[in-house]
Amino acid sequence: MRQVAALAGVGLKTVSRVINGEPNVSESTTQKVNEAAAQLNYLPDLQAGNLRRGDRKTRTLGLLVGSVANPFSGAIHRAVEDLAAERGTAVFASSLDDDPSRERGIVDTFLRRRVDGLILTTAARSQAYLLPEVERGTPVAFVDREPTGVDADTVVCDNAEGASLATAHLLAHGHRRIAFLGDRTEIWTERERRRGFLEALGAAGVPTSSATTVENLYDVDVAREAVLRLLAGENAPTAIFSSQNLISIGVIRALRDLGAGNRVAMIGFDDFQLADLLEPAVTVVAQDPYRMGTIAAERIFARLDGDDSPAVRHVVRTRLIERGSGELRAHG
Amino acid sequence: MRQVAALAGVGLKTVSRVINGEPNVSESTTQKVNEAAAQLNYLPDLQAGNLRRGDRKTRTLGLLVGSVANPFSGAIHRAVEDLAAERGTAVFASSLDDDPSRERGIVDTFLRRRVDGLILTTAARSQAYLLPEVERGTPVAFVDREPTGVDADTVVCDNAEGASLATAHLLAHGHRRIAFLGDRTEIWTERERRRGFLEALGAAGVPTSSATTVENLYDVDVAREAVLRLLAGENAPTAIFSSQNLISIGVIRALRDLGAGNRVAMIGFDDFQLADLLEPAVTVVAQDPYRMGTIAAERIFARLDGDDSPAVRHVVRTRLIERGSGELRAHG
DNA sequence: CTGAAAGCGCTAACAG
DNA sequence: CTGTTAGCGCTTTCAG
Repeated sequence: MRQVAALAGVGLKTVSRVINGEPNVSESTTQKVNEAAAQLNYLPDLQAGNLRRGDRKTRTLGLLVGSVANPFSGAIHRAVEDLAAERGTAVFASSLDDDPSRERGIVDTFLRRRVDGLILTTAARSQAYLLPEVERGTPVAFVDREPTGVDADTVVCDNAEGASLATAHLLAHGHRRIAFLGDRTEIWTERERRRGFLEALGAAGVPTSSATTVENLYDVDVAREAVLRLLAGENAPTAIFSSQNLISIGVIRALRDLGAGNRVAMIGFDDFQLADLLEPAVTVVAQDPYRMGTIAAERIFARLDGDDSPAVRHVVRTRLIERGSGELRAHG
Repeated sequence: MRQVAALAGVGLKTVSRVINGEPNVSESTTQKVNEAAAQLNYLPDLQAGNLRRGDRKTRTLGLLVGSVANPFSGAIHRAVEDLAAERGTAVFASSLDDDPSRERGIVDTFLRRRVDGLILTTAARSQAYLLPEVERGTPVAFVDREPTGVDADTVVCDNAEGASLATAHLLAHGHRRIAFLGDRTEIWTERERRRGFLEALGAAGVPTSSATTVENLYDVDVAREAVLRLLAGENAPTAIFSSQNLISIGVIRALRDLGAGNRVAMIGFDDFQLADLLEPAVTVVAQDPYRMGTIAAERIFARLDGDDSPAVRHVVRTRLIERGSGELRAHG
């Protein structure tokens, strides 16, 4: 900046004014400064400026998702980025990997860089560690999972309702022995979906004893093996409800291995690419992660713009997409 | 920081020393400072520190990928993040959307925040705008696509070779009328893959006139319609080579629409989830995006650690995965 | 082992 | 319309 000022033959502050588009600079001076800046390839140091600037905004957001390699997270990320880009805000993105012990460290990484806001998918038992930061006025929005120990804007889908609906759908097709295949039990969405599953059974008067729930299926292979075991046992289920994407794929692989795809019904929570082209096509409870990301980002920017109304809990509705696998009737 | 110093009853510099783990601080003082910091929930401002620090490192990287919503990009991102996390480095991630006009602006967004390094997938005709920054010593690595107008570390896959191999594979199964379905022609990988396709035909002595190339298929639907048109025409191809993921899916949908999946052979560039469970299973030229991201990040960190050897061009080999769709023999 | 003074690149407040 | 001075939160340098 000093070099620019020297080259243009003006004072430091004048350069600052031109760069920030402040008024009260003559046309010719502006010209000179811009030329000098271009010649020196000058790019202002945003952080240094924000050190002294009144609003103290870094125009930076911290985003924590399940894994940036996962399409569900990718859609959330993309939504946040799209809104952020409009406001000249850059996004730090990190992966949680459902590891509670990583959460705090990643958030600190963001905070040390003085992000303007935080959009978080969490796994730790409590998010109370955020209280001081929230107190300080940093907006925080939780996405996909509800927080514990801190009150802030939250965007989730109707996990229990979606799971109930799917379960009721299977019941309506004559199934009574239905298996629930769940993710790690520490994950809030898993517990919600399991709750919805059990509630639907209860509402239909189906004894819980006829339902099998297998949990902590943390990847495709573990899920696949669980299904193989389940279907080889006594009283094998005639339908499967899978609580998540990767588990659904494990289920599909297992059914394919057994040639049971057209005999055992299945519905998966979360839509995925090509689900409609499989044989049978896969019935799913579809979420809308892009929308969830959009709402979360909107909340953050609204807070940054001064909205100080009480924390909002936003529920995005899921949608049952019937494609075939969930409409197979119970047999035997 | 001042508050911490006051609360602990020590000088500013002592706090600084404790926080940075510098030597020459007594045990008891360290204790006091840490307590005060914890009590005040103090987190040092990384950017402010880096303003004066000798190495001037922000421990921040800028990553530009095709789209953070795309699994290919997600894998690159994840690889970069994994390496960056080990070094306490945060990653800004942005989506290019193959829009040359966005490229420069996003890079400036990164540069204004003084990132330590840049990992870029580019679309603009030239990356010469980066020369001053490279001159200044900021390490830049290009991933997936080669740059123009600037010399820097580059990680690409063997696009032409992979495409040649796939084409030769189709030729070996008796196909002569093969269609190439390509992405936007501004994209370097598209041109390379097309080149590989044509070279394989040439090497086999197949007249180029018997090959159809359709380009600028920028999404699933456009690709699907192109295939429908192609197969309805005279001299319809008996095999299809698709240059990219989304196009492959468009092809599959079109073949499904026509019930031609087991008659028209196809190979796609890029592997994708569930390709092996479709009917027929899809033969692909698989890339390894996670590995590409890893290598790019390694280059950046090596440069940051002082490696000033000439720019390296790293080629990651692709792999033909035979699953069925590419092994259908030519008919009629 | 500890602290005071100077300065990183920039902007706020005020003076010309 | 323009320049000067102070100071953001921190680290460096150098003197206790």
